[in-house]
Amino acid sequence: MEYNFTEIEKKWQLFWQKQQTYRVAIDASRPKFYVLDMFPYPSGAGLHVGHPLGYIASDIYSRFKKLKGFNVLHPMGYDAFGLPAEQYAIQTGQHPAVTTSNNIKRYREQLDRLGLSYDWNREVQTCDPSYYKWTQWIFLQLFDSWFNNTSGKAERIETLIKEFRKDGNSSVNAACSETAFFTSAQWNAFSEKEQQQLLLNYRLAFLSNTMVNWCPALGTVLANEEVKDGVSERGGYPVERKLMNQWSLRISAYADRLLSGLDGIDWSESLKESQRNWIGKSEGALINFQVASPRPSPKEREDNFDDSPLTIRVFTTRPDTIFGVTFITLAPEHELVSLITTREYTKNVEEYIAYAKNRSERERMADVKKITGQFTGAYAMHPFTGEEIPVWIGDYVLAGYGTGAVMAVPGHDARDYAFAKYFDLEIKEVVAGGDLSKESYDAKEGLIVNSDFLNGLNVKEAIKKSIDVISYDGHGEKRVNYRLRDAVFGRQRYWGEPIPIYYKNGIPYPLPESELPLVLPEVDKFLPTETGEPPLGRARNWKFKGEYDYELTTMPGWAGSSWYFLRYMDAKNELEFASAEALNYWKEVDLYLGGSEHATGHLLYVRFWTKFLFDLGYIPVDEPAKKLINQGMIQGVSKKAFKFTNKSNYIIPLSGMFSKLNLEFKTISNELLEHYISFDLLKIYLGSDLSNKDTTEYVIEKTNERLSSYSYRIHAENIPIEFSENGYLNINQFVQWASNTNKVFYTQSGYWYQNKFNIYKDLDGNEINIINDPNHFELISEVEKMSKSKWNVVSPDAIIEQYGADCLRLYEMFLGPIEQSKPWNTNGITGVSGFLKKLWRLFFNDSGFAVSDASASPQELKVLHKTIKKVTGDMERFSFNTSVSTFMICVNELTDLKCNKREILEPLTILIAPFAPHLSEELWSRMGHKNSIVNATYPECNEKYLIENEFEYPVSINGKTRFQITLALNLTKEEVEKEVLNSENMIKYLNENTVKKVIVVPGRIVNVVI
RNA sequence: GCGCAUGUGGCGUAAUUGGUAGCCGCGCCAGACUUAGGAUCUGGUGCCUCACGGCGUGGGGGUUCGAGUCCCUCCAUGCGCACCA
Repeated sequence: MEYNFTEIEKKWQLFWQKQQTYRVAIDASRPKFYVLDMFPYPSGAGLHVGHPLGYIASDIYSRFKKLKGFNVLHPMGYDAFGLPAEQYAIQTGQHPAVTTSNNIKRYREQLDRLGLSYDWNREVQTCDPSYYKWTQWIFLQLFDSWFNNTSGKAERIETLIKEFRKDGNSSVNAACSETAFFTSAQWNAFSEKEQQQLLLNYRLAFLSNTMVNWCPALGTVLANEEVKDGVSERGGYPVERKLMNQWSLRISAYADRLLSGLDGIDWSESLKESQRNWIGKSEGALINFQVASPRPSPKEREDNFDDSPLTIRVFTTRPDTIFGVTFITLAPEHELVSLITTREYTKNVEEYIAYAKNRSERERMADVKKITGQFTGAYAMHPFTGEEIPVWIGDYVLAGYGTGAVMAVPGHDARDYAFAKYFDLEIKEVVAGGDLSKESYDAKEGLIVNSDFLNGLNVKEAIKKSIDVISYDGHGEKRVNYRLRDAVFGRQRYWGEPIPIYYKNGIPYPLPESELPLVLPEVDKFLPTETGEPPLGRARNWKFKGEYDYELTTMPGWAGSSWYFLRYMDAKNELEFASAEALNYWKEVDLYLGGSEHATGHLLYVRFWTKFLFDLGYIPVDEPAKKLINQGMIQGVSKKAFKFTNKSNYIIPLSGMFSKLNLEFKTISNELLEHYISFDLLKIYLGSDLSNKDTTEYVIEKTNERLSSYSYRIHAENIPIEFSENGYLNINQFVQWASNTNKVFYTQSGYWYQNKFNIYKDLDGNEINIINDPNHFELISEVEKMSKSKWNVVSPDAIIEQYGADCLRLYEMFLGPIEQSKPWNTNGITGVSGFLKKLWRLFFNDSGFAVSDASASPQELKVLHKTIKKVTGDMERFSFNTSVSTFMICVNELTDLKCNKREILEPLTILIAPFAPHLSEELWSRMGHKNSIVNATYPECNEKYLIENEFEYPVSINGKTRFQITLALNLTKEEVEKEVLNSENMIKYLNENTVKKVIVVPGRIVNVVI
């Protein structure tokens, strides 16, 4: 009886669908368990073999928990708003909703083929109005809230207004934008517009002028984590800093809770560390330096007669070095620069500011080492010594961090040191232990010197004392600073959730809840308007109540994913984002699986929104996921290039086969480009006549040039391509493209196949088998992320076709620990495939299904219960690879025992059901069960079958294992020692030596020291 | 530069509390059945050595009767942050 996986898998997938096997509902009688996958962005490329790794693991765990008696919520959906669909729409005019829905269909088909146990009744799509209605609703709650630092919680804005009316803002301790003090009388006298403007400084969703990452190529702003190394994460386009009036979310208010919350959740240490880095908490002091010689600039003299002294505020983590300050550096953008610069230096300072402005972010990052700066002519007063300290500006000081000003302590900060050396400024030693003539001494160790009241203290004590004194004397205060910036929330794009805001007299107002969802309007083009407004500006007659303008930006991609785990709990609810009953039953995610690339994006935002909704009392938990596992990436192996290993010329005669060749060469870096493709070495001839070597006619168009990638397109018809010595041809894409034509050769599962041999010829027309001839060619490959743009994608479909979904499931788990990244290869898949066949064969003999009802032998029972014990333990530890290996051992042993007993095979089938659901359903039904195996009960290990009476003790002499001796397990230590010492082997090894010591670990080992 | 993680046969990996290092699978070698093998089955396979035996978990050092596992130190790789004061 053949194991026909294709038939079996189809049959059971249909059965599950018809029977609604995976449907779940609230059931108070059973404990709940929530297993969640990070939902995918449905890209046009479909699933690749990397996606299922996490889906399979979470599915196995869900099925396991279900068999263990839990009520398991295991949903799936789509993160369906996003840039690629929109970019595609711009290029083709095709509505993103259409392409997205097509992609989703394809994803669904592929997911179904894997036999995953999702409850599809709970599917969510972030681009569906019935879903984003609630994304918009949450935005309105953010708009209607402020963060009270005293209570450490978000509160309704009306409590704040009440306070303003009563006492103004002086006693309010809020997370807010810089706001001047006002009294209750002032507040009440403010106009509606002024009041609303002020409230924006406090709202958790607010409009403000902020520096944003503007990406001209994409025509939108990007959040910090969407920018990598000065270019956009998607597409790799340059990004610049720009001041814009923008919607933001005040995530910084939650910095401390986002940080401390990490301690209570079971996430990987590296991921938590990423988040800690991103939040970037640093403790120190805010210190005021009065400008000692306010020599107002001419401008200042006219505009401002307020002669109260100007104050420069600096943030430092090393207040202990306060006596080592020899100058102050301001960021070029610092607001005080124009006020303090003396006439003498005005020109130089202005020039320097212009220079710093024009240095792009990328340049600034590229030459970090380059020291630039300019003296302002102004001096500040040291708060304790009263000394005059020169004030400089320099672009090593960032406007966006701290106060945009630093007190420079060149003796004990490497950057200040470099600056001081370069501009020949004073360097003072205040912490003993270094040699300041060579370098700064940054270590937080040593005793303080030359520092008045801090002398003799160690650094730690001095930090504490200096803060105390600084606060007491009114020179500053203790301050905790965070690197985490507020999250820019508006995107100048079409394909996203409209922000539910309208404008009246230029003031933003929230849309009433009854108006939700604010549906994405139709537009004629998905591009900005002629006047530079976002695409939504194209929508006709799109106004609130027919007269008020709507906000034209849309929400970023991460909005919908910041709360989706809640929607699954009650996905079809039209009255609330989820009912209190559902929220209180399912609570939070018990196991969350996804890639580590979301460490500082999605995973920070989802925690933020969860805490916010918790504060307002909508949900009972303030962390979204108790445990999180980052599945490793399955990397693609890119066939990067052919290297030509000898010096003759080669031709790929493509003439006649293709009417047009559109060959794109792509490299990942400039360096690779130079190494692998040199157009000096590559000549392309037009026409099929090889004797026509006129190389002037080919067209090589540089199609794209970015920081990290170059691509070239060669347009020609019927072209032979010649490569000369040491030439490299990047064939990665060529091979994929050629495989689609099914004419040349194709690559699959790491093997090279050829349909035709005479593809490559040398210039004399001799055929070369490029694959097998290392004298001519060497294949250069590289392991990298699997992605469509790298042309190294392996789809799971082909594997399923050849080996079946169960085999793919087992194999992906067998590859190694779930958290580890590894390049995809199918080298071991035959082993797994063979195992499944072997398992199948336990149930059959020549005449058919042959499971016996005879009772099992102790040996057989021992094999079974050993397996139950091991696999159950492995499951709890998410060690799926070792489970598979345990199954293999079990089946090998049962095969050796020729076991076909129901008593053994039935529990084994349940045990393996989470891994191979189709196969086990089939065997389960053949064993006479009418119900799906998912409703079975997980077998328990009975220790009585595992009891051993004897153990083969390894005996080591001086720690080196020498021989084995089998002894009864009920012997005492002394008896074991006696047996060992009297054994023949021991006497042999003992020779003339005497026994110094014997260590007996019962049931484990005996070690004899001689 | 700072932080986190990881280094085990030819390869993917295993070793749950310090107790026989290399389970399971791939590959390889030999054999069986075969017109054939990218099929199936059986046996072998860490390295050196004809063997006795020796050496082996990135390198060096330490603790211990005993270390892949604990400690110190160095090296390599991957990831995060990075002129963050």
